[in-house]
Formats: sequence, structure tokens, C-alpha cells
Amino acid sequence: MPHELAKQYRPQDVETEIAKRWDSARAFHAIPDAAGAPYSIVIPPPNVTAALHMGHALNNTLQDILIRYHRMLGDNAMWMPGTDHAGIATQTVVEKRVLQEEGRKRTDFTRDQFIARIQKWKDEYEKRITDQLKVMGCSCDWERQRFTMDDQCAKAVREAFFQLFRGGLIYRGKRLVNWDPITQTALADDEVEMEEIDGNFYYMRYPLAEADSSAVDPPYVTVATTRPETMLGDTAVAVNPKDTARAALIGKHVILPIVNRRIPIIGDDYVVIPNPDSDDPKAKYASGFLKVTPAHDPNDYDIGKRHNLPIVNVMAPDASISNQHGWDDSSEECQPLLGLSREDARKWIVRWFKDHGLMEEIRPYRHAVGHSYRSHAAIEPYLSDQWYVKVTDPKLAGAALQAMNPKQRSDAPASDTSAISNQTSDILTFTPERYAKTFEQWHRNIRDWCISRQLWWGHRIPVWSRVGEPAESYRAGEQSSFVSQLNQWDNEGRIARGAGRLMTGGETASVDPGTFVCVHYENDDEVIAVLEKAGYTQDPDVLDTWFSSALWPLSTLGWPDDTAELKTWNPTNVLCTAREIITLWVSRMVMFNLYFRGQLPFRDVFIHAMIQDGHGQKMSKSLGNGVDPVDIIHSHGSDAMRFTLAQMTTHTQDVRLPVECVAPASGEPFEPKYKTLSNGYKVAQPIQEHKGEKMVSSYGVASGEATPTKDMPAARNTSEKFDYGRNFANKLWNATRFALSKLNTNPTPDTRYPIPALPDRWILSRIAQITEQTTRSLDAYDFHNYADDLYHFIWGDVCDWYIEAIKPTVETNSIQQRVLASVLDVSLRLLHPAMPFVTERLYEALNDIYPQRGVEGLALPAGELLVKAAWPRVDVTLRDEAAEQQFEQLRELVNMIREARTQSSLPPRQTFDVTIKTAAAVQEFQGLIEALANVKLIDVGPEAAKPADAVTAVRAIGEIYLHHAADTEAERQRLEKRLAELDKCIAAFRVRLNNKGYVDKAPAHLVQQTRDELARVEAERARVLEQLGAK
RNA sequence: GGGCGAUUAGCUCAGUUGGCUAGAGCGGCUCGUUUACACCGAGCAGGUCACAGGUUCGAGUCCUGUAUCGCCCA
Repeated sequence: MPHELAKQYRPQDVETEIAKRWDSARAFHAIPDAAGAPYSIVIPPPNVTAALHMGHALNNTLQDILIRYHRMLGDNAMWMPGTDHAGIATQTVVEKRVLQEEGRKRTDFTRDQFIARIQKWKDEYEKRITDQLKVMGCSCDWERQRFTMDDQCAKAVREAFFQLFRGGLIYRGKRLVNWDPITQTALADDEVEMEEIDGNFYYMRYPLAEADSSAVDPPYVTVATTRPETMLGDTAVAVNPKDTARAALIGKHVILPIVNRRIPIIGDDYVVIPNPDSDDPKAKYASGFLKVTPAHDPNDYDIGKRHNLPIVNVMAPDASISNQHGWDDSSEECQPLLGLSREDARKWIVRWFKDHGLMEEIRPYRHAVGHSYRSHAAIEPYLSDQWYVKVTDPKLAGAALQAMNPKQRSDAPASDTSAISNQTSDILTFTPERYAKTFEQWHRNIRDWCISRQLWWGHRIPVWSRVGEPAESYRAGEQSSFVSQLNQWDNEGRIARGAGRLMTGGETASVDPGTFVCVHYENDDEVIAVLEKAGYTQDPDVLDTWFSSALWPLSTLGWPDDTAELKTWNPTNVLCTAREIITLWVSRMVMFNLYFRGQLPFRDVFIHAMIQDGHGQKMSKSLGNGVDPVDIIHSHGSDAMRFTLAQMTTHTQDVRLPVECVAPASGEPFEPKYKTLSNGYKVAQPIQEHKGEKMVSSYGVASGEATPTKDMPAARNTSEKFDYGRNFANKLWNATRFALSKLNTNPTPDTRYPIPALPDRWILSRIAQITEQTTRSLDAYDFHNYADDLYHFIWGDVCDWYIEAIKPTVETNSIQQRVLASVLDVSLRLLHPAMPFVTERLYEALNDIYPQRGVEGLALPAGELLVKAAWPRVDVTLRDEAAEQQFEQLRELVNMIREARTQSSLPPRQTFDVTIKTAAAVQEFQGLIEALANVKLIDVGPEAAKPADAVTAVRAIGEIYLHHAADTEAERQRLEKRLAELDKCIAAFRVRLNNKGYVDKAPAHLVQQTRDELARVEAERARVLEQLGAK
């Protein structure tokens, strides 16, 4: 039964039903041993922290285009879906929520209780994300969906940790973390907000220590600092060796006031050389001497490592001054400081320096200080024990570098690339190429990876330890049965001991091999019981989220088991992601997949554009300028969103997407009113009003500045950008609707008849071209051109010209019907990866009415579902250059007539008599001209005579005359305008041809081409002049 | 501080290895509802390709510098 198609494409009528059909056909499910070359993609797992935004929509649209394309090519295509637990981000979001709604803090719960709360959040958002992807039409293999903390992934994480631990690639070390002294946890860098505050630069004098220093003038050095209280932990003063005025002091010492610590003056390039005239505030305010406090400043920590300086930590975890955490030379003078807050300590020390004549100057200084985005307390760089992966090892970073496509490496031999091109399966290639550099530089400058986090939500570190006295007894062999038990388990691969080395204060020290025990299997209760009985406890920390993400192409496919999935689809074919992910994630997947499996996780990396708002700002939750793809699907439909996104994304530019509000009751979109925040960002005002309707903007919701109510609901967002795709979907819909009304439902099945008419030969030739173009674009990840070419082919060639050209004949011409059906079929196939819903629906309608399609040179075997249909293959014989050329002539003549008609303000509906004077072989398409230009041809030919009262248009191809329509003034203006254009053109060609250099050096065919063009243009000019003369 | 990218029509963007009379969509203007589509059709207007040098017979495209904007890493 033919389905009635509505007059307009209404996505909401179609999308749900089509999604159900795909689902019940299990169209997205792939099995390892099925036919076809393996093709696979793993989704960059979205964080369960929040719902997806437009950036995800773009990311997943592109992946879906690739997967659907390869599925149609006949590959065994599998797209692995899943989500990421996103440790710190999710835990923080839930903590905030619980505090807001129940007034309870995390520490009011047990660890297990609180994890259960996070788990609930995860379940909710995992579902929401999955639903978002499904309404977008993402053809993921949903039966395989994974989560980075599910059992299968946990098993992979455990195995990976164990192997690295045993291989000596995991160690325990000290690190400065971002410490929040109020909540007493470490924070990730992106949880630290920079805030401008009004502070001071303090210029403090440290006396020189050397006996002869009284001879030096002055007998002290002046250090400049914004944080005087940290001076208690100073272990050096640094000078830039290039600083000629001060470098002489390198090697001498100073006595640290109050503490009376003798510390060296060292040379380090990091120190800024002062320059009072500089625009750079650092140089302007610098004193040339930098106090070095390795325990309390990240840069100083690095300097300390370079110079092997001691690390003196003068603070307790609550940031009060303390001599209990790594400060053992606190003098009598220091005693009053102990226990003071850092703020009070600063006051005390400033006063002390003033009182002792050592405070040279205090200058006001506005600068950025990191604050906890949770407690808003100033962040304290704080030294603590952490676990590391030794990614600097050649087995990790080195292997990743080796795997790069040699053509994309900076040390590539410039000339010889011939041997490389056919080894593509074993090398890592970036698109666009420039991102290879990011990857390479990261690995060349890589630092060991801190993998422990002081969190509850995540993979618990599988290491048991007993730091302190029990290690002694282990060494002494007191519990020999215990030790021999461990030895046995070690041999059996149930545990691994030691953690390489323990780094302290820039040095490394051996650790008793019994201190840290990694337990291989999560459910090995026997081992765990014995360890815990012996006083071991499991490390309370969890792993960095990226540790489990790094295993994603392995864990999702079943590793460490040697599954059929793993064998079939790892390496995957392409990873499709955003720029900042190259270092965070791509790098780690490459290192891990190579280390654990000896193969790349993927062969290609495609980096796509970023989506910004209409003001060029990155979309972010806090600015409320993100757009939920479901909002766009609501206003424009999924296909429209997908197609527009694909068309917008190019290899160079980020994309600006102006965001509009939708009034909830009327559904009308409008541009919101904005305001500018103190940090310079432009955001929508929290409450918006449109034609009397009041609503809360997404910024209002995100910032908490307004709360949606029944009378003032939250507004959806939209963007008129997506009109582009919506209109296109509608165009395709109506073109098909028209075609279906013209197709005879009982066509002759014969495919081998000749194709007589010019439009048919022309459009089939165009089919051959567009198929080749789109295929090439998709293979090159060139989504913009793929979409753009199809848009212009379908709208321009198929609708504006082909369908218009066949209107007079198609109803009675069964051959033409067959071509028309085939043209539509190919269009639907080519467009399906980008617009799956509407094409699937139209394919169904086409199947109902006209099931036998295809012509000679173009096989189009019809199946039930387009999602499983074959990508078109065209025979070279379909190309018909003669038809293309002729159709071009036709178009030119029709355009001339249309132009002359409009410009002379002639009624469009009136059918004019027309004479055409041209040498072109017009006879073949006279009828087409009449139909397309709405004219009646009176005379055609090279010698056709111009009637007396005709409007004339002139082009190189010939002249057209509209009878009984002379409008002398309009025509004269038109001819003069054309004359000016031609004169400009002729002048340019002549300049070029009069240039000896051009004629001598440019390729001969180009010179000839210029001569031909000039001749053409000059001939047209002569005709124009002739017509003007007649006026 | 290091790296990468951008600057082309009022707006958002194309412009493949230098070889156009520089393009598209939206917006604007003028016409038009003889049944595919007003989410439409026909036509028109609109650009010193950020700026300054350079290479070349020839530069939107390559090189150098300047300005502005953005991103990534520290």
C-alpha cells in the first residue's frame, strides 16, 4: 500500500516510527564473523556528569555518517557506544546537588552510601545520554553498550594496572597537587578557577651569609613575592644566569630571616630579569631574586627538582603553619607562628620584616589566584604522595611516537615517502594533518602521569600497603610463612610486589618490596584476607578517569579475554574527537593499546571543529550557552540538525552558532537579551520576555540566578542556522512526493532500453559525478564537501533542472520514469548517512510505488531498508560529456531569456514568442527551452532574424529576442552594464597577454586559454555594441 | 611562555597542488501562488579577500612582519 506523504516534511511524524523499524530489524547490530571487511569505531564515551550538547551532536553525527556509509559499502561495521564515569566531575556534581537539596555533606555518608547516590545519578544520565543519541539516529550497536565502571571494564582496568605494576611502570611519588584546605581534597586543574584579586608585591631582604659579605654592597638580596608567609619554606634564592647585574652572587648563600636557615643562591633561567620600563608586569615588578619554595609553588617545585633542593613543607592540611609535616628546623623565633592560619601568618611575617628593617617596599599588585570552585578558598599547592604511570618509559611514549605516520612526523625524511603509503594499517594518521604535531610534541615532552585521585567515585586502586613498621618485619623475615605465601602468590601471578621506587624530594629511594602489594583479581578473597590480617589496607584513592578511558578500545571489546570481537575490531578504524582530547585521551589509548596488545587502538584520528556560540565563546555549562540536541530536534528535526552540522564543519574553522530562545507557549524563536559578566563573557539574561511571555534562559538555570516555575518556565534553545537542513529535508521530501505522483506503479521491468532524452542522459552523467565526489569526500573525512555537493546536486540539478525539464514528458514516458526513480534512489542512498530518517521513509515510499529501479551502468538492488542498502556503484559508461555540454547550453539560453524577461519587467506568466540566433545545436532541446523559460520558439538558428520590436539579450552563445516586448530604456541599461563588464574583462586579459613574462613562462595551454577567452569576450562585446547601436 | 589556527559580501562560512570575470546559505531588494515544495520559484544588489612588505609572468592562495580574535599545552 502506498503511503500518503504529507505536503510538508514533519520529522516528528517520521523519526519515531523509522527508529522502531531499525530497532526491530536489529539493523545496527554487528557480529564478529559476519561478511565484509571489519570496520569499527568506539564512541568517545560522554561523561555521565551532564547531558549532551551541540559539540557531542557534531561529534556523534560525524561518527554515524562514517558508520552508516561503511555499513552501506558492505563492511562489517560496528559502532561501540558507552559512557564515562568522569570521576571528579560527577562526584562534585552529586556532592553539590546533595548539599543543595538535603543540606548534607559527602562526609555525612559512608563511602558506600555516597557511591550509591552517585550511581543513581549515573543511571539517570546514562539513560538520558543514550536517549539523546537514539533520537539523533546514531546507529550504535546498542546491544554492546558499555560503561567505564561496569564489570567488563573494571576487569580490564584491574588487569592493566596489574600488568603495569608488575612491569615496573607504576610507582609511588610525591607531587604538588591543587589542595583545597577547606574541603581538604585535591582538585583537578579544571576545578580551579582563576580570580583576580587585589594583593601586594612584598620586597623582602635576605642577608648574605658569607663572612666577607659586609664588603658587598648591599649586604643582602631583595626577593619579591606575593605570598610572604611561604618564606618559611624557602630553600634557595634564584637568579637568572643571564642577569649580568646579579649573576655574580650565584654560589653564595643567604640566611633566611626568622628561620635562620642558610640557603644557597642558585642560577636558573626561569627567573625574570627586572625591567621597570617593561609592559610585562612580571618584569616590571621583579627584583631579580626569586625566593624558591618547592613545597608551596609548582614552578619552585620544578626549580627544586632541577637543583636538588630540599623540600620544606610548612603547612598542615588545613593550611595552618605547622612543623609537623616536613619542617624540622623551625627555630625559636618561629614558635609564635605555629598554628596560625596562612592569612594571620602573613600579617605576622610582614610585621616582623618591617620591625627588623628588612621590608624594603610593598607595592599594590592585582593578580590572578586559583580558587576552589567548590569552597572558593584560595588553592594551596600541596605536596602529597601519589601513584604514577611511568609513561616516559620508551615502552609507552616511545612506542606511541614510533607508531606515527612517518609522513606526519617532524623528523620525516622530506623526500622519501614512497615506501610509506601502503602500510596504512599499521600507522597512526591524523586528519587534519596539523594535529599530528600536537601529538608528537606531547610525547616528546611527556611527564609521568599521576593516576591517583582522592575521590570516592572511580576504580579503587588495587594496591594494599602497610607503610611504616610492618615493612621491617617483612624484611626481617619474622613472618616467614607470610612472606613465603606472598612469594608463592607472586609466582602464580595473583599478586605483584614493590612499586619500583619511591620518589621523595627530587630523589629516588628504594622501597621495601613488601610495602606495596597489588592484588591481581578483584574477587581473590583469600589473598585479600591474608593481607588485611597482616595489617595491610587497600589504598583509599581511585584511579584517574583517563586510566579507564585509555583502555576503552580494549575493554569494550572484551580484553583481557581474547574475544572474537577483539580480534575482529581492534584496531578500530578511526577515532573521531575534539582537539583538547589529543593529549588527554588519544595519547593514552595509543600507549596502552600498543603496550597491552602490540597494536594501535585505531588507524586514523579525525579531529573536528569546535562549536562556539554566536559571540565566539566556547559553549559551556556555566555560561548556559550550550544547546541540547533534543531542543534542535524539537524545532527542526534530527536530519536537519545532522545535515547542517555536517555541512558547517570544515577542517580549519571553528563554527559559530548563534543561540536563540524559544518562547515556551507560542513556540516562537527570538534573540535573547544579553548581559556581560565581570569576566567579560556575554550571556543571556536570566529572565527573558517575548511578546508578554516570561521565561528563564538556560543561563538563568545554569547559574541559579533564576528558577523556572509554572508561570515562568525554562526556555528551550534553537538556532535559525538549522533552517538550512530543515528546508533541504523538505525539498527532498517534496521532490520525491512529486516523483511518486508521476511514476507508473506497474513499470516494465526491462532495464536495457536506450535512454533517449537529453535531461536523462545529463542527470545520469551527473549521478556518476556526484557518486564519485561524495565517496571521495567521505573517505577523506571531508564532511563539508560531502554535504555541500549533495545539497547542490539535489536542489540545483535534480529539482531546479531535471524535474522541471521532464515535467512535460514524464507522465507518458516510461523510460524517463525509470530514470527519475533511479535518480531519486541514488540521491536517497548518498544522503542517507547524513539524513537517515527522511531518506529511510522516502525509500520505503519509493519501494511501495516503484520497486524496480536502476538503469544500465547503475545497479540499484532494492532491499527493504535503506540502512542496509548498498552504496551506489556507477559504471564509467554513465558519464556523458556531450550531454553535459549540451545541457549547459540549454541552461545558458534559458537563463538569458529569464533574465531579459525579469529585467524588462515582463509578466512572468505570459508566454512570449522568442527567436534565438545561435550556432549551437538547439534543435534537440527546443521543447525544453519552451517549457523551462515559458516561451514559444518562433525561429531558431544561426541566421535567425531579429524581429522589429524585440527585447534582446546577448551572450557568447548567441542572441535571444523576445517578440513584441521592446523596452528600449531597460534594455539599453542592461546592455551598457554588460558592456562595462566585458570591457573590464577584456582589459584584464590584454594586460596579461601583453605581458611578455606571461606569454613566455606560463604553461602554453593557459596562454591559449586566455587567448580563447579574450576572443570569446571580444566577440560578445561586438554583438553588444551592435545591439546598442540599434537603440 | 610554547604550539596551532583564523581574519573573504550585512551575518555564518567555502575557495583542494599559486592560473576566474572570487562562490554558497541566510539576510536585503524586485517580481511571482497555472497543484512537488512559500520550509517555494524567477531575477537583482552586495567584496581594495585584516594591514604592510616580499617571491613570481601571475598571489585570496606561498614567504616575512604588524594588528585583532580564538583554541590547545604549560
